[in-house]
Amino acid sequence: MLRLSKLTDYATVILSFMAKDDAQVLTAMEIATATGIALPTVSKILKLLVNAKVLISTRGAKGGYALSRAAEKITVASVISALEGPIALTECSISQLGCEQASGCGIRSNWSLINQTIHHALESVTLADMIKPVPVKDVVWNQEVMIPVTSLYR
Amino acid sequence: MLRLSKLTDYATVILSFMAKDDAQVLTAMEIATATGIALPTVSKILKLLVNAKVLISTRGAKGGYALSRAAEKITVASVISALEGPIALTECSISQLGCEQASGCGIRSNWSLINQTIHHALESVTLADMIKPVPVKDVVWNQEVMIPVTSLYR
DNA sequence: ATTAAATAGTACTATAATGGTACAGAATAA
DNA sequence: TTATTCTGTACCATTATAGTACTATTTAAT
Repeated sequence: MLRLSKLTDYATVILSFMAKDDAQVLTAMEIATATGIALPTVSKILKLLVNAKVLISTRGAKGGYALSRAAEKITVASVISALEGPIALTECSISQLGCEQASGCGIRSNWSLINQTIHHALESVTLADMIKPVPVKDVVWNQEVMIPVTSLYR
Repeated sequence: MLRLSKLTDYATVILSFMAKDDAQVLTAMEIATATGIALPTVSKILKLLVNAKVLISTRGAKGGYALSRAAEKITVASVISALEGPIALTECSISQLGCEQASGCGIRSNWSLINQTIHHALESVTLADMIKPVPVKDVVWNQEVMIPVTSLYR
């Protein structure tokens, strides 16, 4: 099912809660109770998001976590890669070492094409998009939005 | 890493071998030796591809497997869903039962949007594309290819 | 200074998923 | 009838995931 890990799913829930909340700084505890996710799990996720520079942390009393930048500038791609590492569908998209068929494969480069396409799709969606109500039958639905595929290969 | 299972990876290797081969019908044994994948594993994959109507099987002596249609008509999406079930990044994209936050979530529909985008990307690549040498600096690279996003919502 | 409130880091464990294997059954051609 | 080849089910070992626990470190407030 082309799965995303549960933690990544949680991360989006946490981040959208943080983006919607007025408070600038939230503690792991506050986030845990608000989202219903167990505290240790929340901490784990927050830490990863800090490492990926999606969040900024402040230690000590009155400390907590805050978005490192505007929700419009946090892409879904960055969240996913923070939790799961580089976005790639197949092993050989990351490193082709250990692939017996390496040179004779020929599929490899095509996979990387697909990868880039998907990566682009994920880059184009931000946290701000996630929290805004979906324009199900409004804007997007009846509008011809075009994506330049060339932009994938900058 | 937004991972695709190893079996799915094998499936693409198997299918591209079959598409490239001249023989109309290949036995599981032949495919196994040609690709270097263990026979039982190959059988398992072939069976799933038959169920998904990507391949056609013939039983008995002189039996074997063959593509059910031209390589141009076999999409990567169909291969992935054959091996991994419906293409969806999050659980709730498949069924929202068991999601505590269900109605209050608001993220759900946005995920489904992303899902559809990715699904579309995978629909647009066929087995024929996979086996043809990548036009790295030729066609695609310098061409403005546009994808109508509306087509995602038919 | 001392204490309380937080995050940071490491390590561990149980559960689930995946990959791979084995075996008995069914269909077909020779 | 026999050899060949797919079909289906069930099983096991390995790995990955999710979740937990514990200790160290940093900072604000008293």
